[in-house]
Amino acid sequence: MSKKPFYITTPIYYPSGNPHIGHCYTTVACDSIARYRRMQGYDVMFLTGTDEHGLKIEQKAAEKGVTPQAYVDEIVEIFKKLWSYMNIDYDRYIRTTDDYHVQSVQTIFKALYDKGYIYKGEYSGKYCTPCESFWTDSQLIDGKCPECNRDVVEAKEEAYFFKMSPFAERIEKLLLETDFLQPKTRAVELVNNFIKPGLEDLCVSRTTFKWGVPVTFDDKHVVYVWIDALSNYITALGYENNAYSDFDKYWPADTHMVAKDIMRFHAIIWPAMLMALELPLPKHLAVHGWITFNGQKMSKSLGNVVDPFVLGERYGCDAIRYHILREMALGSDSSFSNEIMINRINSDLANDLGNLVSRTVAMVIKYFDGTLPTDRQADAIDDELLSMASSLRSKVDEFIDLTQLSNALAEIFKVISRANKYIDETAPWVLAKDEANKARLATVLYNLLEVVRISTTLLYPFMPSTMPKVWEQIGLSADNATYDNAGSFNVLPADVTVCKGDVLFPRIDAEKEIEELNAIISANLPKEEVPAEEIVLEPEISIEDFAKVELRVGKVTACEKVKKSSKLLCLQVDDGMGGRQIVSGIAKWYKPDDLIGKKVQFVANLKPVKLCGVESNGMICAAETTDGDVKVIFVDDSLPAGSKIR
RNA sequence: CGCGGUGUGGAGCAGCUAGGUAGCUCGUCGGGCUCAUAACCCGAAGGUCGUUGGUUCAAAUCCAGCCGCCGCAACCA
Repeated sequence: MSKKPFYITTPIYYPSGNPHIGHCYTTVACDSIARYRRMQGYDVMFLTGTDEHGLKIEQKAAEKGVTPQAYVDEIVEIFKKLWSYMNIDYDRYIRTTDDYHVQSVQTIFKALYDKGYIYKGEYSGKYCTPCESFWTDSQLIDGKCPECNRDVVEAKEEAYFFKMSPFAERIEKLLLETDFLQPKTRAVELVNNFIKPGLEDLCVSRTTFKWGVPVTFDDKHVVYVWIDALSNYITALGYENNAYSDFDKYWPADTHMVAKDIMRFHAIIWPAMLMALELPLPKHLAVHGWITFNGQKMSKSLGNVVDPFVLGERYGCDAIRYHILREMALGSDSSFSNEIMINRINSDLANDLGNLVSRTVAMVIKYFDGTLPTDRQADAIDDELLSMASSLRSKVDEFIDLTQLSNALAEIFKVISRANKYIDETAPWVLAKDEANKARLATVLYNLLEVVRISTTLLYPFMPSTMPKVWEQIGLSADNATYDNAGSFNVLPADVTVCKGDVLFPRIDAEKEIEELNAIISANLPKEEVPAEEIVLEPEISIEDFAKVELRVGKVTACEKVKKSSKLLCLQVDDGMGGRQIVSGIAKWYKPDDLIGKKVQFVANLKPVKLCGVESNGMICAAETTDGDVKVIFVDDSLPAGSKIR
């Protein structure tokens, strides 16, 4: 009987910086599922890796004065070190710089071209000359290049495009009528935003940077992210290459797990690519939310705050794994804070699980010198606990099938909690007082050991470092910590011998820890907040250049929100010349009433444009703080409207 | 009128598809126990289920309107 295959993937991460807790989140979840499936007897392929091409890597490497390859090699090592630290047991690690992958991508690109799905066209967008890069409008920051903050110009370049429209209908059905997307709530959003307005063809090559997979039949071009990165899921199995040969065995994937920010690419572009290649589609796309820190979106600077290495060192990788998985509900964001984490570790792992093991083992030692006698005496009071333990495996199975790891864990901890209650109900210390109760006492302790065995066997995929330590304590050989045994009772020998071990999950002194963690945070922050080297001044200009910009004082006479927009305010400004209308993207920071009557600086000779259908004649001057807060530059009220500023 | 989600005791959430005593975890308070990692067990307090109206014998649950928050898209001169 051959084992059933199970293929699960994380995204391939972009090594433009060190891995953070968010990367852990996805990877730990996949690892737990992979381990659970292995335990169930599946032939598992668990793939992770890194997406190493692109302009940003090229630039980062240049900054450091190393080759892109050397740059990514170094960061990839850190990723791998973290995975080993978190006890991630992946089967394969793909790097998009691997030769076999590069070769496959070239073949795929050519195949799509030959089929007519890729055609040569013209890409137009905003171009930043010094950075040699194109940006979409949405990437621009205040209309400037997000990398160097300089002006951008309209430009065009030759590029290859991938035709998406032929697949629109099938993708819509895939999203709305199948259980491909988990959770499904996001399907409507995708269809309404991207498919109904008409799927746009996708730009799949670039000529503006070199660090990528060269297009074989047109050497000016390198393959742009999509085809290169997404195809990793099949090239890693040996699709169109000789490095591996298990494509037929594992494809289509059972689960691609991704965070919501890249859901769109996996839910629309990837299926389209596969359809074009006439390959089967993956069975599930599991989308999870972001980890937020104290309610805020995780950012680079906060990434250091919750450095997984630091946390792992302090609490052990299983505690971190548990906390992440327990808090993560598929679909929605989950918050991460030191308080929540410590609380969770203390109450679930230390108080409930760790202490249960500890007290059970201690009683076997205290009352029976560590080895149970074989006489038994059952009681009706045992029934509820035993039935809960017996049905636990099938409940966990159900949640694993739904990728609901948090619920799976909750189910296991219900049983652990019930076991603690069982100790109170049976009061072994009372039984121990009378020699006549020996058989009953042994039964109670045996039941407890068995419940611990079942629970920790099922917990093993989630906390693979600590559970074997429990098994040692309860006298379970690792050979017997199997999925099969997790479904039955009386696995431990009747005369089982336990042994006292170290505390599994030490209780954390919350107050002290939080203080120390905060100290680490503040030690890390200043370094992050003074990005001195990142301040790039604009190229020098002459006084004549400056004179071209006409700044004037204006008085805001009226102001209202622009309908259809959440960011725009429409201001009526007395400019000393009869008044004008200016639209400004400051609605997030100012209410209309905050501005009416105030005097502001504005650019008076800017070319008019329409924003959300509203004409704007000029630009209000405002300054942005490092936190992204925006403050309008108000002007002294004594200055008359229309005054020229120099 | 761009699209979607969400609003439940102090905190975080479940319940809503198939209406009928409002549930879980943490926290707080009181009690119990002593095997155990100052852990465990029991009990209590605490909720107009965002708001208004409708359907119904009966609404957290169905319908309509309104308000708040979040996200996507658009947009940031």
